[in-house]
Amino acid sequence: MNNKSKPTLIVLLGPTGVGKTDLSIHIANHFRTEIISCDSRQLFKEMQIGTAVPEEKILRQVPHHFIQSNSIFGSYNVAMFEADVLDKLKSLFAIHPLVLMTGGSMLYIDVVCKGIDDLPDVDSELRATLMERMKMEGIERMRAELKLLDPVYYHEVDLQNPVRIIHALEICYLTGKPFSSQRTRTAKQRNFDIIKIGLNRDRTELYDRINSRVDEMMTTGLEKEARSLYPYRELNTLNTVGYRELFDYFDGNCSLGEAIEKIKANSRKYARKQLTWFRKDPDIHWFHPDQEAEILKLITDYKLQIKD
RNA sequence: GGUGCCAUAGCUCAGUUGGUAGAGCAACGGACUGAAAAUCCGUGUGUCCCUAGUUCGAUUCUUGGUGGCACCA
Repeated sequence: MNNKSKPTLIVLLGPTGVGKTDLSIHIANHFRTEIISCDSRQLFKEMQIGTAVPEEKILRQVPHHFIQSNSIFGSYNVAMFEADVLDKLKSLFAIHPLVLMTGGSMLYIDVVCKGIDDLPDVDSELRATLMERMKMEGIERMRAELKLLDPVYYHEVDLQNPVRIIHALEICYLTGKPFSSQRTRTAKQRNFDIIKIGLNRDRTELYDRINSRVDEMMTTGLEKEARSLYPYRELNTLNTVGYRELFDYFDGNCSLGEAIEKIKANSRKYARKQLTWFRKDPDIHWFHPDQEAEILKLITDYKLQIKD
């Protein structure tokens, strides 16, 4: 660690609804820096209420990047996010020794920190074809095909998970080589330091916050927002908690009350899934959202230690 | 007040011809490098309302309570 000029990326993460937003503003102001949002759904400008995008007056306090920056009608994926963020970081680090990234999209965080294998972007027609075949021919046929094209990956993959099987087949077809031969699964080197700060709080308290946030979304107009996106419900991005449950209600499959309960339950489930992922990351320093002073101290101490 | 029905998991309920019980939802855990708020996998967490009795053995049958619901007054 002799590179004293290395900039630092602070990663503020935690489950949905834990209270990342307020703290991120404080941290960014304290270090006079900017915020990169790491949220795979707040990226899309059409989805605002249901993804809990912070209100305008909060966003205005600190420059934010990658919030409402894309459209659900375009195509986007983690690999593009990696490239876009690295690009943005390059220009931000030119003026700030420290940049804050905040969000809860687990894979997106990992990709910024560790990178992802260099593979071709998937052609949407090929994906549609394979999905159709999965539906018509069944998962056994697709498994058998994967076994032929990539026996190595066949033995590693979760054979019950159609998404994994389809993606492997896509890469085999697109590159003409087995998917497994192109997976390095090694972390890329970054030319910046990373400090990961995880926020968590008492489970029942977290659930209370999630539940009341859903009620708040409903009073702010989530139903209307979902109604306006209903025609595009087949889009991948709209397969999102808060929207798909309402689409179900629009279809007449359940009452509005049931849909709202389902949104709450699925949001809680998502929070649990996030915690499962974060739990196995040994680099995360865990705090309660109220421990702002301790968090600022951790960052400051870390910066001093590097300068020595 | 009388009669009838009900009481089993956090919730809604099933079940045991007497051998301490299981579904859905909720909850909990895990996998996951281009769909990731996606996708996939796993786990029953219980004074079977209380009491006394019959019985080798009661959550199940009987007595008496308690609570709830319905009907009749």
